[in-house]
Amino acid sequence: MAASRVSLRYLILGLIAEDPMSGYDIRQFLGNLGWLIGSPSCGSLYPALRRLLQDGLATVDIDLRETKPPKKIYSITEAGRNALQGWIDQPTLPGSLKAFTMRLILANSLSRSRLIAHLQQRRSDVAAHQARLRGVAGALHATGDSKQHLALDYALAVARAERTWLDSTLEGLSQTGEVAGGAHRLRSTDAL
Amino acid sequence: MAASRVSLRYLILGLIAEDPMSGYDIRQFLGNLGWLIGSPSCGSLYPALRRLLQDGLATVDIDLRETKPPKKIYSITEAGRNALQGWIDQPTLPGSLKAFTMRLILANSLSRSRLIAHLQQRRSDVAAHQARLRGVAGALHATGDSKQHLALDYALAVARAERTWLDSTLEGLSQTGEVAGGAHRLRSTDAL
DNA sequence: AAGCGCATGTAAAAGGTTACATGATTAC
DNA sequence: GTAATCATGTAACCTTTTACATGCGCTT
Repeated sequence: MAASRVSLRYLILGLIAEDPMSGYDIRQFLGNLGWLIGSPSCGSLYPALRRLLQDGLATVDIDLRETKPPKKIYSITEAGRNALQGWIDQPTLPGSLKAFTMRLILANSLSRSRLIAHLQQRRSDVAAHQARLRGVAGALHATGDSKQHLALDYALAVARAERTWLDSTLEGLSQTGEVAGGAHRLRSTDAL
Repeated sequence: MAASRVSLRYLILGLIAEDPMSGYDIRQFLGNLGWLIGSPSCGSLYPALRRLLQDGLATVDIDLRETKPPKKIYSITEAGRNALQGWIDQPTLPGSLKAFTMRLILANSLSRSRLIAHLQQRRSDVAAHQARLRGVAGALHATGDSKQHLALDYALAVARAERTWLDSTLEGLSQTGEVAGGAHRLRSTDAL
């Protein structure tokens, strides 16, 4: 079960599968979006890239731009695509925010049905988590224990938001029956 | 800056500061609430406890219960409280969900004003993050690039929920001027 | 000329996860 | 009696972080 251990490896693989990128590009990208999963530092990123090369899952093209420092553009190989698919296909262990968000970032590599299955799995996980949190909250309330009230309240708020998002996203996915891109008409809840 | 490195150490310290607990208790507790921060495994928990003992930040009392296996109840020492306070006082680096959630769990060890400052800091971080995400979303939209639409949408939904929660919690805190416990009259947004 | 953004990397150290290991009690 | 829960721990392995290191080009 090296599912979560080797996460960065497959996250990178998924990113270069969608668009060939350099290590620097990957850092930029994850720096913007990596709030939930934490963006990797050089010390983990570059070794990971080299391992992908060694394992034949990726190739490099060096882009020598006259004036600027050269870039190493990494692309995925056929073997890489297979490995990536294999990783994506294995079901996510419940409860890991990180694992879920990663699959979401790699949503383009998922088939429509797998994406839906993944979201449904998450919805059920979140529901279970909500139930557990409410149980804990009830127990604490019963003993008059107000410790961790804030943390519980916060966790519940996040869980509720996630569930709302999952519901509306799944609804959107089931409506857009045939749309090619898959994620076109999703209602982007964009208040504020 | 060993702020995030030694996180588990201080999380444990904060938990036993509020209530003396055994290693097993800590795992139970974090298993319920640890969705956002990930609950530690035995392999990290017990060594961490021993290090706390070695460093004089905690003490043990062995609870020999006739019929059940003995429990080692850990309590915080004076030195431990100082160390914990020192850790809590140092400002959180922006953008780390984990760091924030931990402080939230340890909210009882924070003074009221520090708690408020911490929440305000987080609110500003979240706002900055929202702005960045919208920037990325706009850029992708401009290039007709629908990749990562889902991930962005999800991240925005979570950020929005967090901000709403922060706003209402801060409002609650500013209203309950003198309440001793600090977290009594907080409106627990408990729909669904 | 100094500093920042680009772009890549390395080495040491710390930390965590996995898996193994133990042993008693309670419930089926 | 056999499984599950309670309760603690160890050791190998792997990742990741931190910090250091380099070098070019552009801007002030």
